[in-house]
Amino acid sequence: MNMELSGRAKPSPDKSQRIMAREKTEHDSVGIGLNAAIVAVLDNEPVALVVRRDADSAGATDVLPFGPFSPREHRTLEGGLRAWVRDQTGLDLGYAEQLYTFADRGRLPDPGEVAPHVVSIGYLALTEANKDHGLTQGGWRSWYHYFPWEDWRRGRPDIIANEIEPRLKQWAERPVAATGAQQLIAKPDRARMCFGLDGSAWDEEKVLERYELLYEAGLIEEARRDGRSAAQAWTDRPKLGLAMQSDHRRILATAIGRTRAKIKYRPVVFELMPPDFTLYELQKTVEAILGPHLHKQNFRRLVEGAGLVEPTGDVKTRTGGRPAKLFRFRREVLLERPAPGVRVSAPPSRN
Amino acid sequence: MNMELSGRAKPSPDKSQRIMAREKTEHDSVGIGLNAAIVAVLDNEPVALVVRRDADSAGATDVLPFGPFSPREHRTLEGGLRAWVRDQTGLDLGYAEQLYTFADRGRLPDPGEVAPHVVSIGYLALTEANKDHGLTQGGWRSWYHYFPWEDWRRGRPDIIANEIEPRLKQWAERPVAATGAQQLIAKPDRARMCFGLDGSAWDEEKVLERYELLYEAGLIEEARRDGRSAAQAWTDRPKLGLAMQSDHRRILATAIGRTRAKIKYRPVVFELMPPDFTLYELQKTVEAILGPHLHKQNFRRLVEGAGLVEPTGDVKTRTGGRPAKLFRFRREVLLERPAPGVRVSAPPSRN
DNA sequence: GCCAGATATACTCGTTTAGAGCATATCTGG
DNA sequence: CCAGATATGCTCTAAACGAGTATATCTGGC
Repeated sequence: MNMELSGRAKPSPDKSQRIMAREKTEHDSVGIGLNAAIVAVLDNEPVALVVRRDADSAGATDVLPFGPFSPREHRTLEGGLRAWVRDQTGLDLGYAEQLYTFADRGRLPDPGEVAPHVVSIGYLALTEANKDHGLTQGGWRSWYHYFPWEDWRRGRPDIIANEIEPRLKQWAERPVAATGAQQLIAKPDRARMCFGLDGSAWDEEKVLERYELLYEAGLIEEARRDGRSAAQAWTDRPKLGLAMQSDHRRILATAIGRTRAKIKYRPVVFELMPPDFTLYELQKTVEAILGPHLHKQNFRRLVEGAGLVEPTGDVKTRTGGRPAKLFRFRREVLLERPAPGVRVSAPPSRN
Repeated sequence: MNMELSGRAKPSPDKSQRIMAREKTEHDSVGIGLNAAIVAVLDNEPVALVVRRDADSAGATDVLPFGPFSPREHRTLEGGLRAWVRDQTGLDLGYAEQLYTFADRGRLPDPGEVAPHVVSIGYLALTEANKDHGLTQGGWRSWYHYFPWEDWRRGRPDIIANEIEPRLKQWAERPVAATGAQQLIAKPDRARMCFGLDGSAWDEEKVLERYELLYEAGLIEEARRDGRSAAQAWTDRPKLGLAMQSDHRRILATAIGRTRAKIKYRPVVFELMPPDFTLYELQKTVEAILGPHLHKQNFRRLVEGAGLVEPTGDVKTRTGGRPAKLFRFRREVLLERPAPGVRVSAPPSRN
């Protein structure tokens, strides 16, 4: 083995000491905010828990539940998250995973002032929607209110062709500012890939990429709020989805993208389901998350074949037809194969 | 659509105000540390850039490059990372992605004192190894020095059967502390799944899970350092891999797991390659990351068939046989299919 | 009570993809 | 010039996948 190629493999102690010293002394202090994108499926609608505020009252926008992380109070980030989600909303989180840490700010609140910086750590939580009896604050709201272009359940949403495509094309044609900023992918290509323009395929996982492209192009509320110059040009056109406070919509975009990706390779759908369910209900839940329609018979074969579920023995009548067998999640799969998920394939592109 | 199921969908303004207020006022201030797991492949050995410190000098351990994040100086996290990596090591990072944010501490440095808390944001960077001419500090070191049990290139590493398995079995048999801590998966099952014991399959992506299991079981240096009681029992046995400072080894574990997962569904191998390469060199690089050996002819078919590479027209002689065609990465694939990667399948289990 | 309509479930068929092996081409070194 | 080594091309087989057809069992209207 060849580990010593770099002649400087062993630095002088004082140099490494210097790094250590820097860590101890030169940290800027910042606040840590925990943000939870709590996702559920309610009547075949994918929803997130938000604290709603009327969009028409001046400047008011919805927020994701969030709170500060206090290292004194909580030993772990996730522990802190669970604690204040329970405090504030009355909800006991089940499945939760860290999404991303955001620290990039569009601009500071007041140009002169050095505001106390806040770093947001975004979390994704999946829960069953009808556990919301104890909700003390906030409510479930369809995530497609914030991302109407993500809703492909009834085919390609009109907002893409009518609003997004023309504005993006215009943005793409504008020359890049000569700030020397490298762009790895040309603007027209990015627009095409993100939104499936010009026959390009739609990738339902690119939720964050799409949001950030719209932000960069100045097409959404948050960009205007952050003072991006491009944002002023479209004030006469309909808004593209509901804005949220701060970077919450970006966190929700990350959550949607992660959920859509993860549902395919880990059995996380079941976090959204009641204990017993029919295969069709399961399919509808998957479709609510991913968008397009799946082939019913193959979905069945896939789910049963992978050993993800087992029949409870009961059936659900009142389905309007032959009674459907009830199934439950086979928790044992977690102990078997490394990574089973609802591996659904891309449906025929319906561009 | 059915968005108003929760009667409390619109909370009273004062309540949401209160959340907002909390954010502004009650943040504990903490320091943000950026940690970079900079990964390369050098002579078929997967390596990370570490600042080496002799393991035998008392308490000294290797560290990943890291530095503070200063919101005043840098607009973005990644920008800050790139800046001080260049400053400290002389390396210009290419591909970089955020890994995970760690804030969980084993224990505070001094029991009484409330130490200034530091949150570590881990990053993964992939780079070509022979760009290290300008390295001013640190050196490349095989990641298998820190994780010998991850090295399956010559079959199942002996350390699993000889050291890990017996210690884990003993740990698994110990009754769980009656602290009411729920355990979702029983200890013996976790050990079996993580390390592929008793005929269970080895999942090369579970690097972090394995590390955390060893930590929890008290089998590694860091656990002892953090004062976990279980760690005392094995002081007479060989250490399991080289320890690193603070939670750096955990970050490296995350980096390895992420690299192994991502290489399969995104074309990130090419970040590790020189501009021109033969298919066999490409395969060897993939194998260095993933471990086991791939089927040569099928690997070729896969890579060429996916349109990931194109021939440069040149050949490389001196291969000891028929000259190999040189290829380069087709950057255009990034504009085509959503997500091409080196989709390699699990080789026949060699347990 | 029986039939139309609706839904659930079972089975089949052809295509694609993946794993594995064989065959051939072209170099190096003795 | 041949043995050995490596690169490259092709074939075979089995499993996985997408899509369609057939059958079972309910509800509701007459």
